[in-house]
Amino acid sequence: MKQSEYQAIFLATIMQIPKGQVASYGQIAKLAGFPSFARHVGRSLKVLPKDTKVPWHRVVNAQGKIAFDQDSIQYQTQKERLEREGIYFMNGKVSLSKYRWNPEDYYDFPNT
DNA sequence: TCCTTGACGGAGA
DNA sequence: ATCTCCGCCAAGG
Repeated sequence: MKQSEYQAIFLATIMQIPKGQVASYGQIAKLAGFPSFARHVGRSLKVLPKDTKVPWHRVVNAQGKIAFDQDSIQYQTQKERLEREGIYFMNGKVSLSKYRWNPEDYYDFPNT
């Protein structure tokens, strides 16, 4: 299986992360149907054009931390984009219990 | 073909 | 909280 084959699936899943919420690499992999492909989620994001509409900044690692080096421009950019959506950092990480995306939330109104 | 490298994750110490 | 050590698996040398 080639990256191009599941890359689209990962990106489509990431597209669904609501503004103001985050998901981990492993979570995306799981939701997309490839439980052990956390690393590939990152690989898929790496090749995105800089003007992409994919909300890559809403993907953090399992500890709620940004994957880039803290002194990189990418780290800075991702942090700013998250804060712009109302997601704030505490000790260099976001609170997953507070911001983690839960797909089930979309089914709060069964009769619609 | 073998070895190393990751925008990772989880279990231990 | 910090730091290993593994498991993971396609890509690139």
